[in-house]
Amino acid sequence: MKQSRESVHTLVVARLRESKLLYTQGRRQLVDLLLDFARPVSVAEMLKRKSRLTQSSLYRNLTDLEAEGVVRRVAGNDSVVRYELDEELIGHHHHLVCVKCGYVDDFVVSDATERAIDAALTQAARKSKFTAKGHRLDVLGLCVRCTTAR
Amino acid sequence: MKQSRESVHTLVVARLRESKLLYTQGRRQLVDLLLDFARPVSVAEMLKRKSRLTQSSLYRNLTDLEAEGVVRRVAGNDSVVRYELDEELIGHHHHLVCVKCGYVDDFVVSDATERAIDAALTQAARKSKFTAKGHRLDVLGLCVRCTTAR
DNA sequence: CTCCGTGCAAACTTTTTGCAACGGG
DNA sequence: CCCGTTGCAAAAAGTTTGCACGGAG
Repeated sequence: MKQSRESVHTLVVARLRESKLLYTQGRRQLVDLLLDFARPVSVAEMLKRKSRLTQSSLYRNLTDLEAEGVVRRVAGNDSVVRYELDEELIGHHHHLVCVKCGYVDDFVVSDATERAIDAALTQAARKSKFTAKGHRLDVLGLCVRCTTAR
Repeated sequence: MKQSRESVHTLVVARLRESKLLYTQGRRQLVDLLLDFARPVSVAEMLKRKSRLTQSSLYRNLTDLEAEGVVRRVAGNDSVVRYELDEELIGHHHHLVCVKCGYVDDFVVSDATERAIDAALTQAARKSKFTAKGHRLDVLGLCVRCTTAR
């Protein structure tokens, strides 16, 4: 479910406390940064906009926060790693992935569609002896800029 | 639609001819390799099993063949890049992605489900001014080995 | 005060590129 | 033969790590 900025921080504090991780200035600003972008962002983009954390600390924090389920990796179509806040913080959603420039944005589908997808996938996973944890449903295509720019 | 090994090569030849790319021994063996694996494989895996092409040529060929629509990149949950043959060669399908070890395997869903997904996604893309080219529906979970190995 | 977190620089890993030799048509 | 392709080695890009200092509780 989607949360307000305040409650996101509160939830993050709670999760970090469980693993005796500190909610430092750097980590708080990283969460704020992801809230501001409101779409999956690459490490390069974060570094460009941030001063608070150095590159190495940023990588370390992304790794740590991912392990705590605060942030998660988003699969694009290129080899650029992007991150977003966990779905429990910003709500379940899907991605529009530009195959030309790599830009990724969010979108949601109806509950009915979600249920149909879930049913189909759970069954498919069972056949393959996979333990399904969730799914990923993305649209691949061209973003507005790449569509326009021929 | 799924093709026989022979017709895959024939189709590849046709595609390469259009762009004056040669179907060299190395490229042919690369296609054979992907057919053999029958699942998305990483560059490292290809290098381990192949002698025909050096690392740099392998990268160059993957890039070139991707541009020709012969191979395509598969998004895992880690930062490892994996490749598979284009869907016109091996048929439309989806992926089971192990979030623990990165292993990726294929699966298919019913036509009815496919149609429902397509309809929902096309509509969503339109709202965001995205030009939808296709979709990606994957199951994230644990593969058999990782499920067993606790 | 005690640790965890951070900055800095170096080490690694992965991917890309320049150039001369090679091979396909 | 001609031009795209390959190998080798070096360079570039992206990510991780060791260590000493700084900051949170």
